[in-house]
Order: sequence, then structure tokens, then C-alpha cells
Amino acid sequence: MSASDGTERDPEAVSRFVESFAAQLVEAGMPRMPARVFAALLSADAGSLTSAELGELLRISPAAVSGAVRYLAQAHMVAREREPGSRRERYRVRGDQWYEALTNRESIMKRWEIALREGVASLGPETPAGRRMAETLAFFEFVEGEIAEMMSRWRDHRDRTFGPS
Amino acid sequence: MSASDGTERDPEAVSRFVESFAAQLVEAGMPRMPARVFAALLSADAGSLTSAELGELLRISPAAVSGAVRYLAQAHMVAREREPGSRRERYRVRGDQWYEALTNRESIMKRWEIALREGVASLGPETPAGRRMAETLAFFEFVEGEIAEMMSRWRDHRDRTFGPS
DNA sequence: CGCTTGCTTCAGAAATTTGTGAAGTTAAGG
DNA sequence: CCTTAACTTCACAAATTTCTGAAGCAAGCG
Repeated sequence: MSASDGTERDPEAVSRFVESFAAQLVEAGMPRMPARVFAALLSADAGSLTSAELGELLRISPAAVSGAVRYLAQAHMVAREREPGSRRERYRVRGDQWYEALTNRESIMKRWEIALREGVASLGPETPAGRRMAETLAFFEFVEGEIAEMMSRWRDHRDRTFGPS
Repeated sequence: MSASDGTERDPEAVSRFVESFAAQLVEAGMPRMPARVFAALLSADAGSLTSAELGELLRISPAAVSGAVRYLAQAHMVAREREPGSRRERYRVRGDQWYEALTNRESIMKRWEIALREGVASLGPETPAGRRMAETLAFFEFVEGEIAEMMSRWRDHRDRTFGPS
């Protein structure tokens, strides 16, 4: 079996996983191509692939790769790396750090909070709607703090489970 | 000033808030109409509106209201209520409970976890990619537990801040 | 210096999504 | 019962999004 050398993998099975995981991401709101590219990177042993490899693996054009990667980089879910002495670029999923990006919806939460503060002001803090909105605002502020603590507990938990990196 | 009677609000200002908050929701991935309907409900003093009121407020067809409400009900962000002795329906945002729905992405997380478990199996738990995926899986499992605890702390915090409901 | 490789940008075709009007369904009220 | 009010479903038109091929640009290499 090819498992002995540790390098061969069933491309069929990998592709099935890539597509099925990408489908979940799409369902959660991520655009199709970024989702597929991300899933492909996640399942790459090196944790990184070049643009050409991605294009071949997913059967998509260089343009599609470019667009997807821009999206993912913006969301801090992949890092772009220049291969020294080549103009190839590697796109890397930073192992333990990509899912931290998921919890770093901070900028989104901030904007929600701003909108809610405006809402409380517009509607009046003493109106029923204003009070309801103030409570919602308090919730977001609370969650924001809690998430930071949770991530710190996670790092601790991870180090104990998988060993410090 | 109309503020003295507590019932009049500047429809202009309210509408501006509705649209601006809806825009934030859209940016976060919610479809346009559900976002607008939800924002309108959130800014209604009663916390509820009828289909007709929503249609007039947002200038959309009954069909659009129907579709939006179905989406929101599915996501547990609004409750449908039948007005007794009438075939009007009220759509209500359940004040303190709607944002709990936000954290109840449990079903989504569950599906991610299932996909990740399949991924670990497909790729082999001893491969680098398999290990990375196993760590991601552990992260989601961890977060799932943490969120439950966080919500319980929130309810406590809320009761102390706003008084028990 | 010019060729070549590799990514990016652009314009457009194709596919998907969205919202509407119209017809359909259900149930209250006479 | 029959009428009518209120929501829902359906089919289609419009708008938006998505992906591609082609052209453009930048950087290594001979």
C-alpha cells in the first residue's frame, strides 16, 4: 500500500473531502471559489499550494485562483508567501491560526455596535425599542470580551492536548 | 416636542437606522430582505409588526415579506404569532432571545465537525494534513462547549444589569 | 536587454439570485 | 355557504454575481 511511504494519497478521496467541506463553507456564507481554495489548502500536507497547483486541482482558471486568494487574504485566512528566487507564490493556511480569524470578526462586531448605538440615539434610550436595542448592544460588548478570554483558554487547552508549538 | 407623549418618532430617522443596520447584516451574509425586515422589527416599539405594516414601511410586496419572514423564522430570529380573532399575523422579535439564535449556529458547527471528521479519516490521522484537521476539529468542539457557558454567564450579567425579566 | 513565466486585471457571457405580479389557499365573518 | 381578507406559492423578469479568456504587467533569467 502507498501508505508506507506517507506521500501518496487517494486523490479521489481528497477531492471528495475538499468539495464536501467547501460546500459547508458555502452554506455558511463564504463565496464558492474561496471556499474551494481554502478547503484545498487545508487538505494539503504542506499546508500550502501554488497558484498553478490550485488551478489544476480544482480545475479553475488562474483568474479564479487570483480572486479567491484575494478574498481569503483579506479575511486573514491564508497568508501569501513569495518563493524566494521565483515569481511563484505560495498560499499557506497558517495551521493553528486560521480559525482564530473566524473569531476575529471584531471589525464586524464593532460596526454592529456603532449601528446599534446610533439606533439607541435615534429611537431614544427611554423608548421600548431603544431599551431593547441597548440590551442587544450590551450583549455584543459582553461577547466581545468573552471571546478574547475564550481564545486564551483555547490556546492553553491546545498546548496541553497537542503539545506546545 | 413629540417626545413628551412617547409615541411619536421621526419616521425619517427610524428609516435611516433600519436601512443602515440592515446594511450591516447584509454585509455579514444575511440576504437583503430578511435583513431589512429584521431591522424594522428591531426598531418597532412593540417589537412586532404585521405583514402589511412591514410591506408599507419597507415598500415591498407581500410576497417579499412572506419570503423574508420564512427565512427569519427558520433561523429562529423572529416568532410568528397569530392575532386571535383575525387572520393577521404578527412577526415578533423576541427581545432578549433573538441574539441567542446567533450563537445557536450549533447545527452549522455540527456539520463542520462531521465534515472535518471525514477529512481526518480520508487523509489519515497521521498525515500532516490530518493532524492539522484534527486540531481544527478540536477547536470547534472546544468552542461549542465554551459558548454554552458564555451564554449562561451572559444571562447572569444581563439580569444584574437590566434586572431579571 | 529582451524573452518568458506567472500573477493580475478587465470585459463580457453565463448562471444564479432576488423581488414582483398574479393566481391559489385558507379561514374569518356575514 | 359565500365573500373577502390575509398570507403563500409560482413563474418570470431583472439585477447581481461569478467565472472565463484575453490582454496587461512585473520580475527572473539567459
